[in-house]
Amino acid sequence: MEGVDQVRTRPGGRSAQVRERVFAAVREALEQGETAALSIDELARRSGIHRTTIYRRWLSTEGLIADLLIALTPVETPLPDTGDLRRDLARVARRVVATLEAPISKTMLPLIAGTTDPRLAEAAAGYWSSLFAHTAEIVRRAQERGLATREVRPIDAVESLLAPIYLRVLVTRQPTSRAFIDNLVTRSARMLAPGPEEKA
Amino acid sequence: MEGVDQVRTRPGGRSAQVRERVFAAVREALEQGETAALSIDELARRSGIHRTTIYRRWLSTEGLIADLLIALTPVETPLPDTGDLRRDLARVARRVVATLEAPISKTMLPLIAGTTDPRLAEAAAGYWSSLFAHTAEIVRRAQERGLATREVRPIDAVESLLAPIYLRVLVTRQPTSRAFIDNLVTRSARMLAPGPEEKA
Amino acid sequence: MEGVDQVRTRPGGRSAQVRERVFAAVREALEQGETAALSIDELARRSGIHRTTIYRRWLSTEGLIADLLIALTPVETPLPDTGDLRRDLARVARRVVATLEAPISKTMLPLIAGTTDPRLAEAAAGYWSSLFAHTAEIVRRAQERGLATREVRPIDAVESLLAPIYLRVLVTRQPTSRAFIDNLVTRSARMLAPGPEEKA
Amino acid sequence: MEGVDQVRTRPGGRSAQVRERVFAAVREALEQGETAALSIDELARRSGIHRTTIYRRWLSTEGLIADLLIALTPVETPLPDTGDLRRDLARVARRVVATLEAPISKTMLPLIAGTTDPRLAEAAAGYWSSLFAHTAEIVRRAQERGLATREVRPIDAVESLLAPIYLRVLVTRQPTSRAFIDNLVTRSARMLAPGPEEKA
DNA sequence: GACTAAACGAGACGGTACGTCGAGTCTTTGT
DNA sequence: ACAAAGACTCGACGTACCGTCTCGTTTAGTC
Repeated sequence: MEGVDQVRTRPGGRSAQVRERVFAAVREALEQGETAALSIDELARRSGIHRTTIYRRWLSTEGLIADLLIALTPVETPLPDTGDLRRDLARVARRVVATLEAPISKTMLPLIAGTTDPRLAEAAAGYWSSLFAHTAEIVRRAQERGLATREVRPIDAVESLLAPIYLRVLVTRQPTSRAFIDNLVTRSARMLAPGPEEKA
Repeated sequence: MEGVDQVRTRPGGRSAQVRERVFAAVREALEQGETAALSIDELARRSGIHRTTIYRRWLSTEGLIADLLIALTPVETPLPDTGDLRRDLARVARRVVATLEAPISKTMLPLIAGTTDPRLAEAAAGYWSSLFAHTAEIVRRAQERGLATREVRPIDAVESLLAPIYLRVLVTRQPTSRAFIDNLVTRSARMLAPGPEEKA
Repeated sequence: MEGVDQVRTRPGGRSAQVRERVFAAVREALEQGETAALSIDELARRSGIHRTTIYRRWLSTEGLIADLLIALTPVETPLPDTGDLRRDLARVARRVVATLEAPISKTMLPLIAGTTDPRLAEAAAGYWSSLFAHTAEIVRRAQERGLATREVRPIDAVESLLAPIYLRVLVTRQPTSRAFIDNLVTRSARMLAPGPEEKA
Repeated sequence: MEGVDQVRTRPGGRSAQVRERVFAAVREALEQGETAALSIDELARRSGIHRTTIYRRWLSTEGLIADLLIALTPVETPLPDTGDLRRDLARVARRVVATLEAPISKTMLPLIAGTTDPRLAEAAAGYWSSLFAHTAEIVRRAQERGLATREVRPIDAVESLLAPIYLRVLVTRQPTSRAFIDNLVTRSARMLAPGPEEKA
C-alpha cells in the first residue's frame, strides 16, 4: 500500500523527503484551487524539487495525484448510529457535502472526472468503492433492525442518497442547501421504507 | 437566443459561415473524443478559419463550447407515456445512458465538470434544468393518475433517477448495465410508491 | 542576397530588429569563443529575443549561423598587386592567417567542420568557393605576365597555398609562424614557376 | 605511455576488462557515425559499464577518445617505393583519402577539430606529426636519388600534398575525386622538381 | 455604384509548459 | 572501506498552444 512508486527501494533519506515535499506542494495547490499550480513546472518551483526528478518518479501530474489520492483514501471514519435511520442518513449526507465543498475536493473532482489516466481512474474508483461500501453499513444495520427494506441493497441505497450531491456539485452546480439534504434524505427514507409484510 | 457573440451585427453572409465552420470543427472534435483537437490552433486548422478570427469572436475554447452547447439544448423530445410509470422511467433512464455514452457527451462532460468559465457553467446549468424539468412531466402525469405519491416533487424524482447514472459515468466509472438500470428504476418506483391513504 | 529568411515581408519593422539583435548576440558569442553561449537559450537571454521566436525563424543554431555566415561572405576586398607574385602570395597568406586566428573564426571553423546541417555546410562551401575564386585572380594576373606557369589552374594554386594554413589551425594545431608562411610561399612559387619554354 | 588512465593499477583484472568494453562501445559509435552514441550515458548503456565508473576513469568523453586515439596511432605501414615519385605520392594521397572517408575518421575529425580538451588535442597532434614524419620518407628517398629538390623539406612537401585533402573533407566539402588527386600530385611534383643545377 | 466600417486573413511575437536528454554530483547499499 | 547502483540537480533541447499585436484584404450594409 505504498502508492504508485512501488520501486521505492530506498525508503529512508532523500527519496522519502522528495516525495513528501512534492506531495506538500500538490496538496497546497489543490487546497488553493489553483489548477495552474498543478503543472509540473509550478510544482517543481514550489517544492524545490527539480522538474526532471518529478518526471522520473511520477511521469505526469495525474500519476502524482493518483499516488496522493491513494494516501488520502478514507480512513474508516466511525459511522453515525443514532438508531434513527433518517438521522444517520442525514449525517452521512452532510458529511459528504462538507467533503465535496472543501477546496481540495472542488479542485480534485473535475480532474478525476476528466482524466484519461488509468492510474488516476483506478485510484479514484478505489476511493469511492471503499467509501460507499463502508457507508452502506448504516443501511445494513437498519435492515437488521427491521427499519429498512431488504429489497434494496444497502450499497445501492447509498448510491441513490449520495449521487444527487455529486451531480449538483460537479454538473448542474445547484446549491447543496440544508433543504436539499432534507429532501434527499426523505426520498431515501421512502425508498427504504419496509413493505407491510416486512414490518412484522 | 444569440449565444455568446452578442456583438454579431452582421448575421448574414461570411460571419455566419465562419460560425458554422468553426462549430462543425468543434463538433467533429467532440465526437472523435480528441480533446487536443479542441485547442484554438487545431480548430483553426480544421475549420480553415484563422486563429485570430476565433479569438475575436469567442475569446476562448470554453466560450465557443458554451455557444455550441446552447445550440444543442435539448429539443423537446417526446416523452414516453405507456401508462406504466416503471416502464416510462426505464425508457428515460436508458435514453440518458445512451446520450452519456455517446462520444460527444463523453468528451464534453468532463469539460463542463472542470470549467471555471461562467458562460460555460451557465449554459450547462440551463441545459440540465431544461432537461430535468421536461422529463419531470412523466412523474407529474403519474401523480395525476394516482400512480405516484405527491410527497416527492417530480423534478426531485428525476434527479434521484438520473443522478446515479451521471455518478457512474463521471466519477466512479462503473458500468451502466441493463441490470443497473433495472435496479435504479426499482428504487425510483419505491420512492414514488403512493402511500396507503393516496391510493384511493 | 538576404540570407535564409527570404520571406521577410516587413523589412522595416520588428522582424528586422529581431534579426539584428539575435545576430549581434551570435557575433558576440563567436568573438568571445564561448561555444556554450551559442545555445538557443543563451542567445535568447543575451539578445532579449524569446526562444520560440528564434526557433521559428532559424530552427536551430546551425541555421542561424548559416544565415549569419552568408551575411559575412567576403566582400571583395582588393587584392594585393605588387607585380611580385611571391609578395602577393605572402600578403594573401598572412591575411588568411589573421582571419583564421581571429576569435570569431577560431570559434566558427570547428562548428563548420563538425556540422551535419546542410544549410550551414552549403553556406560555408559558398563562402570558401567565393574566397578562393576571388583570390585566384592574383595567380591569373601572374600568368598573363608570364610570371606563372599555365599548367596549374589558379584556383588550385590558391588551394595549395592556403590549405596548409587550415590544416594547422584546425587539425594539427601547429603554429602559423612567419617562417611557416615564408616556407609556404616558397613552395607555392616553385609550384608556379614557369617552365623553360614558357619563359619567352 | 599508457594513455590517460594512469590510474590503472590492476592491468590483468576487471579494470582491463572495463577498459576494453568501453573502448569497444566507443569504436562502435565512431564507426557508425553516431555522434549521439558518444555520450557517456549511451556508452554506459552499450558497454554495460556504469556511468559513474566511466566518469571515475576518464572524466569526460574527450579524455576517453584521446585515450583511444593513442591506441590507434598509426602503425608504421610500409610506404610505397616504386622508384617513381609521382606514383608514390599518388598512392599515399589515395590512402589518406580512403582513411578520411572511412566512417571512423568522418566522425572523429570534427571532434578533434572542435575540441578544447588539451589531452585530445595533444593526442591528435601526436597522431599527425607521426603520420607526416613517416610519410616524408618517400620524399627523402627521392631527394637521395636526385629525383626531388632539396630546397623543400620532405615534411613540408607532405604537408602540401595532404593539406588540400583535409581542407576538402573538413571544410569546403568538395569531392576528393580521382581527378583531384591527380591534379594534386602534379602540383606536388612541380613543387619538388629538381632545379637545373640539381640534376647533375 | 461608390464608400465605409466591420470582419477577416496573415503572420510575427512574447510567454508558459511540455516531456526528454545528457552532464555531472552525491547518497545509499552491498560486499 | 570501498565500488557499484542509482537518485538527484541542472540546463538545454525542440514543440505546442496560448493570447496579443500589426498589418493588409475582403465584404456587407449604407448613402
